[in-house]
This record gives sequence, structure tokens and C-alpha cells, in this order.
Amino acid sequence: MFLEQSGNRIGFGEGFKSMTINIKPLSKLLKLSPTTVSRALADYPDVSAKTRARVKQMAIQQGYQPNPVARRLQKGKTETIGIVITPEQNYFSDTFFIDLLSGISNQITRAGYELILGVASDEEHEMQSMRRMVEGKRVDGMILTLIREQDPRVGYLLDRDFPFVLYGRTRETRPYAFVDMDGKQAFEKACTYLAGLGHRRIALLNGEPGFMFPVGCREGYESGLFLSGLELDPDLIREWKHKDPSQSSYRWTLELFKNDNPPTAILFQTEAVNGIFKGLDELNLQPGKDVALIGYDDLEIARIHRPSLSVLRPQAREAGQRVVNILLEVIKGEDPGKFQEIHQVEMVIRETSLPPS
Amino acid sequence: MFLEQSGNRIGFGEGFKSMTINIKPLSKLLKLSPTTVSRALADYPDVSAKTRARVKQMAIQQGYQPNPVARRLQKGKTETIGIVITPEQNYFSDTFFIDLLSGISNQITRAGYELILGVASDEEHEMQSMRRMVEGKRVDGMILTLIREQDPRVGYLLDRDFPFVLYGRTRETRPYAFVDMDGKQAFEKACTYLAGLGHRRIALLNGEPGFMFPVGCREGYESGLFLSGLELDPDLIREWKHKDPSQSSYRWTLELFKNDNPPTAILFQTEAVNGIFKGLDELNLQPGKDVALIGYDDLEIARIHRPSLSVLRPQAREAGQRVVNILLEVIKGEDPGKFQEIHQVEMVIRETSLPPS
DNA sequence: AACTTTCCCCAAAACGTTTTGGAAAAAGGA
DNA sequence: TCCTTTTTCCAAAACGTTTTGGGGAAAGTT
Repeated sequence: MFLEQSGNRIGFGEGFKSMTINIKPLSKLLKLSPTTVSRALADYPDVSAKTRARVKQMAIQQGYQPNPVARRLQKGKTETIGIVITPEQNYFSDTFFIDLLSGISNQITRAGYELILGVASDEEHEMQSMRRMVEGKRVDGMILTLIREQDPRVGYLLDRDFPFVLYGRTRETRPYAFVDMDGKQAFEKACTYLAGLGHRRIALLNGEPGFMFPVGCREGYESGLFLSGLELDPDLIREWKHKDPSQSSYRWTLELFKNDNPPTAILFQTEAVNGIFKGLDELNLQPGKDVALIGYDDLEIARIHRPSLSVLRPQAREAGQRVVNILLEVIKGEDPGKFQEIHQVEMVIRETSLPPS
Repeated sequence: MFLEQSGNRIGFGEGFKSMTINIKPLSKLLKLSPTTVSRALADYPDVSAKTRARVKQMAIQQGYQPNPVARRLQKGKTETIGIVITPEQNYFSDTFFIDLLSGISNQITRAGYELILGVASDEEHEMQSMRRMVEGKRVDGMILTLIREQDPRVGYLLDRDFPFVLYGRTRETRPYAFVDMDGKQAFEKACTYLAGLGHRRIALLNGEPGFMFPVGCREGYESGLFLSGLELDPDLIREWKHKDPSQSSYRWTLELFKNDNPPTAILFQTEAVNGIFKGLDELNLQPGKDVALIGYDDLEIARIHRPSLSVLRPQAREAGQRVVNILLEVIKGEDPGKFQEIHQVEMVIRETSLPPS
């Protein structure tokens, strides 16, 4: 019976249910020292195969799991990594961010680590939340998303060489680890594809400046035009607001078609699609038929809309997994500069990318 | 200078930057014992006001923060609470869930606790992720969302009387703590409002059965009809799928209007709005004009759509804060049965709730 | 002056692991 | 048989706090 366990019980309440056993009573049960039990469970070579098996079996039988807090103290690691998200940007556009988070969480759990989450309402709180994690010794490393062109978080972490990995990139000369989507290549591909169909007036409804992502999109767009022998017309470029993607993209859509020589195709981030559809509807233009559309991000709306939306599809889940694996290496002491990955983005042709009518 | 700090340095790298000081060197600096420093910082009465002030000042000056891992070990608490989310249900419908999470995170940080996040792909992994947190002694309490009518998580936690709070409710006779939105009252209010405008055929496009929320919605709907002296017509009730809100609600919208005596108003969860708009469009019915609409949840699309959508608006952020405050009480040992809150939901009348034409 | 109370402070123990630095026993080599 | 090496185990220290259980000095009481 457990009653002999010398009362080494943890936690709250009457606690019969939470039959939690520590390493000391477990080792007593096995007539071994805690040292040996610990080392057996960690597969050290200096414990015989026989006792190792015996220990492991008993550990399972007794439902023993090392107390993570005690282990963290001894190991001098928190076994925890942090992430701070901000609601302001509606970054949670259905599948995309949750996919990224899913990849991150999965890989973290697999490593026996924990993911702690901060939610910040603005840039200032974002920094504050991160500092709490870092300076409060609450995490071993940070994951950063939604990177800005000038991002103070990166400088902060580099200055105290605290491990971190970016999902995205920033303007920073010192080496750092990142996983990024090749937005440039994606938009270039989409642009040349449309040009190949015969489109000559291709517009770009880009994300807000200040963030890093739209920079790549624009580069890809310009490069795509160039490769297709098309002129860049500044009138065909607009930028919507993060705080209000639909409303701003709606306005810019109307704006684009006031042009004497209006576009026959639009490239954009799928977040802005509602505004675009609304604008086209008001102009009596049919998406796909009168105006070709390719969005970045394969959100649910893209698949269910009729006509369904052609998109550029980043593999968010895979990227999230890579971010974590890299971060774990950096935490181990690997040189962050070695880990700079740019992932290809596939193009999914659906119904809104036809030749001009 | 710091060089005298007896090398009590933590962490990785050259570590000049992460000038982290422990309680021992700090107490030496103050010519006090660690005991007194600890008690001074915790505002114990048995340390004089003068030394307390001196300690606090030095702590700030030296940037001392107690190592949370060590404190957790000593206190026998993880100071951490867990939550598991599932991407399958596109629960991240823009503002709603992030608002809830924001309220949760804020209050947790204020209490000096940590929020750890699990992302599970299905019900099985959801349970698995929770068990890892609970049995692995990684959290002091759990927050549960997206509650099902029969929810094994609740039974599991009750069985080992582990602290938890539901956002939502379930069918369970034993007392437990929850914060829920009054979906019943909300739908009743919306229904009587529409009836008051003269609508006689009011449809309900409800969430998938199995989850608890749609149950309240339906009750409110039926009660609203009854209070308005209207008959319940089963033909006017449909249920869309969580996995595919837009597509299924689109199909059901078309279905509803095959009726000889079609509805003049629809109540629904805003998640399903895209499908409804699409269906109405196809039927050449104008939202708001030909069919009145009231959705539950004030998502971005509700505000930006023209005509803008009348909605029932739950205060997700406040609810999240309450969930945390209650959980902290339960962790302290308070009786969970004392904490059962049902929050009112306000109705926001916009442009889609006119009288029948 | 002697006794009691109050005020401040501290040494040692405890939290539950893992790591360090052996040591005893067994095996191998001469 | 004696010495060396290998195998297998363990006692004690360490991780950085907070709590426990006093103890000495100052202040108040008789």
C-alpha cells in the first residue's frame, strides 16, 4: 500500500486522488538510492541494464514523473520558451496563425518543454511582456512573430545575447536566427503567372509599411513585373491598415478603379479579401471574371468563396516546427547565424486567376 | 563593483550582459541575512521599516528578481495555469477568442503567474495535453474552453479534485466553477426584439450539437418565440458544422428558403455569416432588407459589412479576467461551487434588424 | 532591579531533483 | 594470487528560494 510512503505527499486538498510519488519513496521501494533511480531513468550507462529495466517498470507502475520544477532548479534551465502575441493586428486570421502556433506547440511538447504565452495590447506592452519573461528568468528562449522593419525586440535580445528565433526578418546587421517565408519569390511567381496569362495592369494591395513582410511582397511584385517586361505604375500600389484590413482595403479597391487605365488583376494578402470583394461588388465587377485575384495565405474564406480564391500558401505548421527546433539548438549554444531559413511558398491556382477578358 | 559577487552567475555565454544577482550576494551587499532580505521584500511585519526600505532600494538598484523556479520549488506551487486550445474548430474567429485570451493573460500576469498553452489537433490530444500538464505537475490549475455537453475533461479534473474553471458549462451534477455567457437570455432578447418588429417567421441557424453553447441558444430562441406568442416550426431550425461553418451554413441558408413559408429573419452565430451572406446573395435576397439578421459575436466582419450586422456582443475580455480571478480563488482552496457566473450579453442594433418588408 | 513583552534579525531546514566525486564489488590480466 | 580495470552503485552537495523556530536586544511593567 502507499500508506508507507512516509507522507511525502504533494499538493492540495485531501490528495488521495493525486497519487503523486517522489523519487525518494520510489527509490526506497526499489531498495536503491535516488541517484541510481535518477540515472536509470535518464539512461546513464553506469547503471546495469537489469536495474534500469526494473527502475523504469516501477516508475511506470507507480506513475512517477520527476517534478519539473525541481529539475529546472537543479539544471539551471526553465525548460520553457516564450511567445508574445498582440491582438491589435488581427493576426489570428483563422487558420494561419493557429497553424503556426500548432507547429510550435507540438515541437515544444515533444522536447519536454513548455510554451508560455503573453498577450500584449500594443508595442509597449509587447516589450514589457517579453522583458518580464527574459529578465524574470522565466524562459530559456523567445519566439518572435510579426516582425517590424525596425524591431527593438531584436536589438534587446541580441544585446544580452539571449536565445531567440524570428518568424520573419528584420533590418539588423548582427547575425540572428530566423525562419521566414519567401514572400518575394511568392509574389514574383504570382505576378509572372498573371502576366503570363496576358494581364498587363497588375495592382498590389500591400500590407502596412513598418512591418517587414510587405517589403518582400513589394520586391517580388516589382521583380515579377520586370521579368514580364511590364512597367511599374505607382498608381497601382496601395497599402491597407493592419488595424482595419477590410475597411481600408475596401477604400483602396474603389480607389484603384478610378484610374483611367484600371488594373485587370490584384495581388494582396488574403486578410484584405473581404474589403476587396466588397469594393468589386460595388463597382459591379466580378472577382475572377473581370478582375483576377491572388491572395497570400490560404484562409478559409479563400476556399469557400465562389469563385474560390487562388492563393499563395505558406506552410505555417512546418515553419513553426522549424522555429522551435532551431531555438532549441540556439539554447544549446549553437551559433544563431547558422540558422537562417527561407521557406518556399506554393501557389494554389483556383478560380480567380483567369486571363483578362 | 560587481566583481566581488563570488561568481554567483547564472546562465549561458559570457554573461556580462545578463547581470543577474541572487539573494545571497544581495544580502551580503546589505550586510543582512537572506532570510531578512526575503522577508523584507515580501513585506513581513517582522522587519523594520528602515531596513525594509533599504532592502527594496538595493533590490531595485541591483535589478534583483527572485528566481521563480526556486520559489516555486520551495512554495510547492508552479504559479502556472494551463489552457489547451484546438485549431479544428475555427474558434479563433478574429476578435472573440483573442479577447478572451487577452483577459486571461492579463490577469494571470498581474498575479505573477504564468500561462502555458497547449495546442491540440483533436479531442484525444486535447485530453492528452491536459493530462501532461496536470499529472506532470506543470500547472496549479486549468482553464477549459469550448465545452461539450458531455465533457470528459470535467470529470477527469473533478475526480482528482484538481482546480479548474470552465468558460462555458457542461452537463455535470457535481459542483464546479464556471463563467458563462447567457446565451439563452441573449437569443431570447434577439428573438423577442425581432418579433416586436413584426417578424413572424424567425429562423435559427445554430451551432453543432455536442457542444454546450448551442443548447442555450436554442432555449433562448424557443423561449423568445413563446414569449412573443409565436409557434415553433422545426423547419426553421438548422445546425451548421464547426469544421466548416461557412460551407454548411451556406447550404442551410438555401435550404431554409425552399420553405413554402420562408423566414423573414435569421438568428445565428456570427461565425456562420459568410455562408449566410453567400446564400442570400444567390437567392437575390438583400440582408437586412429582405431578411433581418442578428448574429452572436461581434466579429470584424459584422462591423465592416454593408449593411452592418446587428449582433449580440459578449464581453470576452471581462469574462477572461473573471475566469482567472476565480481560478486563483479555487487554487487557494475556495469551494468551486461558489463560483458560477453567468454574464449578460448586450445586443447591438445595427442595420440588419429592420421590420419585415 | 527583575521580569515580561515587543521588535528585529538570523541559522538551519526544506522543497525534489541532478551532478559530483568517489567507493565497493566484480571482472580481467599478469 | 595480486594488481588493474571495469562495472555498478551511492552519499553528499548543489540549484535559489521561503519557512521554521528561535534568540538577543530594546522597551515596557511591576
